[in-house]
Amino acid sequence: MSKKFPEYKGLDLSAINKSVLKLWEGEGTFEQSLKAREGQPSFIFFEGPPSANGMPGIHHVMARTIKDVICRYKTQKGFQVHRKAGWDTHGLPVELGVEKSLGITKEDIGKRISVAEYNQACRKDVMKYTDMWEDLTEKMGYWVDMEHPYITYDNRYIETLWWMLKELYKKGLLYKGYTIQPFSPAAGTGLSTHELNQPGCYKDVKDTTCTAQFKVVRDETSDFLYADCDTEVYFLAWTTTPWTLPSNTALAVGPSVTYVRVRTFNPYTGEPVTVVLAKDLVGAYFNEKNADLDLDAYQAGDKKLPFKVLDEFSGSTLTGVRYEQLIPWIQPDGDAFRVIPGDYVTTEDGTGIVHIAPTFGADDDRVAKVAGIAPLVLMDREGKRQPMVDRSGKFFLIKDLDDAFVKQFVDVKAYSEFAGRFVKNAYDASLSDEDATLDVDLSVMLKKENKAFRVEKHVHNYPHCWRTDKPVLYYPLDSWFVKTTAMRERMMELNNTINWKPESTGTGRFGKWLENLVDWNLSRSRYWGTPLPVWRSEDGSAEVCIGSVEELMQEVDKAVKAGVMDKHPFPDFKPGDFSSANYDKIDLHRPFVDDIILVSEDGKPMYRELDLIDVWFDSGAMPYAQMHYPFENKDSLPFPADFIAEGVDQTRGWFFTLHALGTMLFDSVAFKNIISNGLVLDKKGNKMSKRLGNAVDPFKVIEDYGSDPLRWYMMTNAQPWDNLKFDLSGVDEVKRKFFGTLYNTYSFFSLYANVDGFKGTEAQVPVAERPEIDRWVISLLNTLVKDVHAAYDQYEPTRAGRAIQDFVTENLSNWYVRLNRKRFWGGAFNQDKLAAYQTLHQCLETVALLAAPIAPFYMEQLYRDLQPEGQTASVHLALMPEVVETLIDKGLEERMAYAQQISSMVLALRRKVSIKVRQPLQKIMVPILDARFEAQLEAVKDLILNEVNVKELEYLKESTGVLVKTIKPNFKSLGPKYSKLMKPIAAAIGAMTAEDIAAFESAGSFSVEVNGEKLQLLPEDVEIISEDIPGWLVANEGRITVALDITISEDLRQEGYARELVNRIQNLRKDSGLDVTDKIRLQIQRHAALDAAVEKHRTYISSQTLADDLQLVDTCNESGAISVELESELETIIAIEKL
RNA sequence: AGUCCUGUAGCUCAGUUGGUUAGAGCACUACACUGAUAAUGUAGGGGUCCGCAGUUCAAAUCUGCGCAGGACUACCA
Repeated sequence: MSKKFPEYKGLDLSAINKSVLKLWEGEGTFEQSLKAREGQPSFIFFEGPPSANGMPGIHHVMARTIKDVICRYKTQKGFQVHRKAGWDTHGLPVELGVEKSLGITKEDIGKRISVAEYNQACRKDVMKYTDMWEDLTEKMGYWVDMEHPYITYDNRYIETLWWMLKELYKKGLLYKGYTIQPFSPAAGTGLSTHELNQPGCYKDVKDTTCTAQFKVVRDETSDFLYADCDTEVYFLAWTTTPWTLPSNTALAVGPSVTYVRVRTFNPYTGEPVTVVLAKDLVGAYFNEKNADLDLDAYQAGDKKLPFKVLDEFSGSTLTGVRYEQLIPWIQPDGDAFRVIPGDYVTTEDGTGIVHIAPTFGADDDRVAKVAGIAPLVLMDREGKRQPMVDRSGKFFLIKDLDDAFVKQFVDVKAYSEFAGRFVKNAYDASLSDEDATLDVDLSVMLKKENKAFRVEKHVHNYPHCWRTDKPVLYYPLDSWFVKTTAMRERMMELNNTINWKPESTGTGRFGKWLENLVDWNLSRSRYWGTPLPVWRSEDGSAEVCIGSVEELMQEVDKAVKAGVMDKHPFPDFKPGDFSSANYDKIDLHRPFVDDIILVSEDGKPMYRELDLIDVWFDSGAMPYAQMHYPFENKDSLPFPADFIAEGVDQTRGWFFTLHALGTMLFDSVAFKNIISNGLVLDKKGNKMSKRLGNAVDPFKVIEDYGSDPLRWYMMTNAQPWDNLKFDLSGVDEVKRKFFGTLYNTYSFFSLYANVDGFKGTEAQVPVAERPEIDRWVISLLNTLVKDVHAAYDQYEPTRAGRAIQDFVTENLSNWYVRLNRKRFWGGAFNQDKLAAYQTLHQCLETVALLAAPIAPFYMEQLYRDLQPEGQTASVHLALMPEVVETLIDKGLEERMAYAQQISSMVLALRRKVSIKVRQPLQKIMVPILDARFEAQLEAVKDLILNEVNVKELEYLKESTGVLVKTIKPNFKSLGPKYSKLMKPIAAAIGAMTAEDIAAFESAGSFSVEVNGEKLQLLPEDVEIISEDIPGWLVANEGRITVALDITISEDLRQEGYARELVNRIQNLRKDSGLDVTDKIRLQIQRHAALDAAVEKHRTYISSQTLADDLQLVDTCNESGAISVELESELETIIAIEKL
């Protein structure tokens, strides 16, 4: 028995999901898709590693669908597409998870739990959810090789990182320096920005703030400030952290900000002063009402402070002006106490002049460095340079400082009074909030010295340590850096060659990020991560960066020989053996690497720098580390990637580290094409979170709907880079609208194909010999193939999906199938019918191929169901269909569009006068605009008449004399020619009479006079249409007008009855459970109004209902006879019997 | 605070190089169709194209200034 096209009872996409998964698993389809492309060009893809210590969410389905779509598409285009899965296993979230589950804090590490045990716990914990991830990956249909993933904690992975770090080191791109970082004195540790962004870290606090007076040194550059001035001149600068004032070494002004000089008095001492501040902020310090007060009448202590604005100047004229050190306890070593430009200075608060303490502010440090200003640093007893505050949060004690330094730079008498004071009371266990703070005492001192202009409490937002709940300090800390700034230009150049989707992320967010690049701070003071492979002697004179395990082994041997180490920690490791068994003998994590002490050339012991490196280095290194490059795959590294995709939040994360490392190590981009997708929000547009309970469980959605509607919805609802407001009803809509329609279309096809024994192997009817409507849908199909390829090629899956969906629902189902139903049922299996099957079959198969990347499950089933006997290949191994340009016929597409439009207009007219479509009508009339239009219409005439059940189509031409024409200006044509005259021209055209229009048409041009100018209007300047036919029922849409003859003759009425009868009989057949092919005997009870109609259309009725025997009977009382109403007041009885 | 994205019907989204009547689907209402039938079609209502200003003969579209939502980066006197 020959194969039949499977028929289904209903569409259960969830069940299809499961059965197709089983099929893939049984056949090893994914492996086959790689094997089948062996020797073909590669399409290189990098998988960004997710962290497996969290549950996968619906947003992961989004990112992975994009990746999967592109990879499957490229496979179908003949490329071999390897996809290696990966796991990101290091980093803070892992540590936090472990600490939570073990119930410990960082302080316990090394005490209650050893570092080795802790790291062991991390190693185990990080893979906690891998099962879930693998499960989701499989169910959603994401094809990626999970059998051989790369894992960032693997020793071989780390070894590649070490090699890379050494390469950077050799190029001089790895260095140790300091930056200002958030630091918690209470916890004694630096904090990452990640930690500062924990909820609740930023709190409003009330601090003492101080506006200090910095006395201007009178010299050549500052002379203009002393012009016409009877007092000393001061800069005013505001700070919320007065304890940083002793570390002040500069003042910053905004170069384009306007400043003023104000003559007034110090409110605390009553001394006459002249102060400088931003013009916009005068109002914040002086009451406008006091501007007129007499300066001479002022008495110290008066509430009302008189002032007088002397003059104004720009910030740039102030730069370079010197001032006296405000609190001269300690001298800086270098240039200081100068006004410098600061790009970030605003006039929103303070005075518009910013106090700069380079040791306590990141911006401060940056602008000071640019201007060549020295920071205020101290030398401790160990010879290390320190800020004025030590790591416990207090001013350094003099006894802790280097003697020579104290002698040279410190005013011991003045400083002693404050040495040892904590900068925040929270750091000193003996103090409470009630006690006077250092800020207060300093401010009081400044008041007395005529150096404070205003002191007040101020509420502001300040970060706190999430562990100790105490305020953080911004503090200079030693760190290792990658000198990314050295390669900035090259990175920008290479970035310009990358195809970003959307483009703005590449040029905007990423491009701007590169422009403002700072060096990459690699250091992290943690336990679970890739250790920095740098060993140093204690005095810093000797240093070695290790680039491989083998090199480490050799150095260890030296160290053992020199007696620096007792024994070799990894004696069994065999260099050159890259098996996992060999690498399992070692551990490159802490604490093991910390225990290794190396020896310098001159015999000094060297200890490892305790830092771990940023986990982003791990992920950015994946192109090389996943292949254990260069130790393995030295000459076959797949690089750079043709394509990557990840969330837009990775711009400064993975995208940057990939790009930076690719540029610095290989002078190459790391990826050529990239899609950065937006977020998945809930349906109200809020961020999804477990806490709010609005997170969508991907497993449940897939179980309920299957993956295909979910994937389709995600790809087509919005562009991937726009945020997606995830709404389950949208998934449901996709299921009904797209998959439901496609399924129905296939069901229709298989039902009749099986009845007729269509196999799909018959010789093709040449397209040229197929009917107009077949050639039309084939034309559209080829246009679709072209458009979909273009969309995929441009990394725009949304456009591809929308185009496919539109074709299926609108053109294929709603028009092609609906108009062709009669060709499929009944009648002989002739060439016309064969053409219909072949056309529909080809459309369905092509859709399956085009849509397979997005909806891999259903398209797999559909494609296989459509294959002729003996062919069972997967759609995912098949090649994409080629577009056949010669089959695209735009003229045909145009006239079919006319047919659709006219049909819909006629149906609308019928509705208006309540005449059913089953009732035939005699005539429609269409005004003909030009010869081409007539020809186009003639070709689709039968389709229209059939669809709207009308007998004839009449073309109305000039000669018939019934046309009423109207004329409209064509702005697109007129605009460029006459621009300014447009309005009067439009009015003139509107005023044209029927005669004018006729004259215009016959002459081919028309002259109008507008504003005294004579103009020649040409045919393309206007649109002439006929939108009314007097005395007829008329519809008008755009250029097309249709009139309908609604008189119903006796003939027409009888034919209408016949069709009504057929309809009732068909219903009865169906209700009686008859098969589509069953023949019947039919009885109709006589009825005066009907008999003639039945006799006249006997053949028609019989053939439509498969009635081999039709009898008109006087009384019909067969069992199963029913009464039917054909129109109101017209009833009869019919009966059928299966033969 | 900076950079970027988004803002069009009740909801989700289209809207070409600016062209004068701004579209589709869903939802809603009414009607029709009926051997694709747990389907389908037709029609209808529904718009301050976020606001203001500008450029232009002409702006949803271009420019500027705002507003709202979101993301990232930073956290500053």
